[in-house]
Amino acid sequence: MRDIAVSSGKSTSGAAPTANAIAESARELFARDGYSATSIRDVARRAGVDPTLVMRHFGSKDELFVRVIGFDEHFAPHLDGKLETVGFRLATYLLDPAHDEMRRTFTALVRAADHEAVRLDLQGIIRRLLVDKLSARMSGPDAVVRAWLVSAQMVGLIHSWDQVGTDRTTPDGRRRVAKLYGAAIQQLITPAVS
Amino acid sequence: MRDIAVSSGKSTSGAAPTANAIAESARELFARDGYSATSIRDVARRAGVDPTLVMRHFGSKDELFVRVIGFDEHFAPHLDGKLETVGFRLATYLLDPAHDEMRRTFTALVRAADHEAVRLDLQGIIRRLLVDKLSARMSGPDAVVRAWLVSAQMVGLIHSWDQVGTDRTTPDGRRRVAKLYGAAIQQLITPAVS
DNA sequence: GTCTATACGCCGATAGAC
DNA sequence: GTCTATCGGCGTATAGAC
Repeated sequence: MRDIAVSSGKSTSGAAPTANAIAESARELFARDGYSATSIRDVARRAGVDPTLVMRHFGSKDELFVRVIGFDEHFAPHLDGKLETVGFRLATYLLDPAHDEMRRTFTALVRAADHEAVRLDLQGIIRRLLVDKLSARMSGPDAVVRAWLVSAQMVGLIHSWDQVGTDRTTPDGRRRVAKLYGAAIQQLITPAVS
Repeated sequence: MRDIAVSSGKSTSGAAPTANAIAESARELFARDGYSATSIRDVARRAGVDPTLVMRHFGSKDELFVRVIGFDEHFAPHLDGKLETVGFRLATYLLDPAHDEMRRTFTALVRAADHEAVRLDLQGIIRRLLVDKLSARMSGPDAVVRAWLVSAQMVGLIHSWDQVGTDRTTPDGRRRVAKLYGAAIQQLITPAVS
């Protein structure tokens, strides 16, 4: 609430320092506090710049969020390998503490879906990074629809994760959930029964 | 945007007319436009009352939403019957055009999860109406966790439904999705493989 | 092309007079 | 109970100084 001008941190590039500072502050605050609890003025204060500069550089709060949240190539590596284990590996990936930043970003994105621009951006990301690649490897009828339903499962898990009962923080609890939910995801990728 | 004082409609009771008018207007607007696109001033105008009355009667926007959105006993009937078909019946219920009002309400609730008070309310509703009842009927290990994961799947389906590919509006498209997603839900209720 | 300054209209929320 | 007045904060727009 009271923090000013984060001078530290790796800057993505030296080209446009203020735009980078804004982007970095926005990324941190959106991931930590969520979309609606983060104001443009908060971002500006943390970056040590004038609030109107945020608008000048990014156009609007929606665009700032959408531009800054991008987590491309996050899913891709986990769609490779044996198709019969993709469900389990996706669930494991989503819950892995080592990917905390991805999960926070994903959570912020899913929870900000009340704003249409954000929702459309989420849809685009999911199609590009998951549906297209996954459905291309799937066989059987309705492959594209099934891939969208896999994404719906992932969205649901992220949306609800921090209120899913106990054992959330223990490795064994996570492993059990990953196995259970992974099997449910797998049911859509390689159906066991028709 | 320009509508005033909806005088019509069934009033829930004659006890507190203004509170009821506010609740009814709020229900309609939240379901139609979502949480963040609906302002207290909008609700007041539609109910034909002063905006501060909304606050006086309901305390805050969060509380108004949460008080007014309540869709108790919506899920219950679909958790009865053969446990082996609950997955399919839940998915069918969620997609059924006949339950459009429930779906809009549920969608608004899920999408408003960026606000903590709303998120906690959603969690409470899901536990009361779904997790408690469903887990009581389930056997095997981790029944409660599995029931929470079923709710996560339902949340994901609602969250993503209006951008899941084509055929969304045809009865056959819905039936195929219900069968596919229902099988994935069922996988958590009565696991096919361990 | 940056950045500053000021301001607009709307928001959720509060205090207090009828 | 209801309404008037007002608050600080929000996202956003614009005019202009470096």
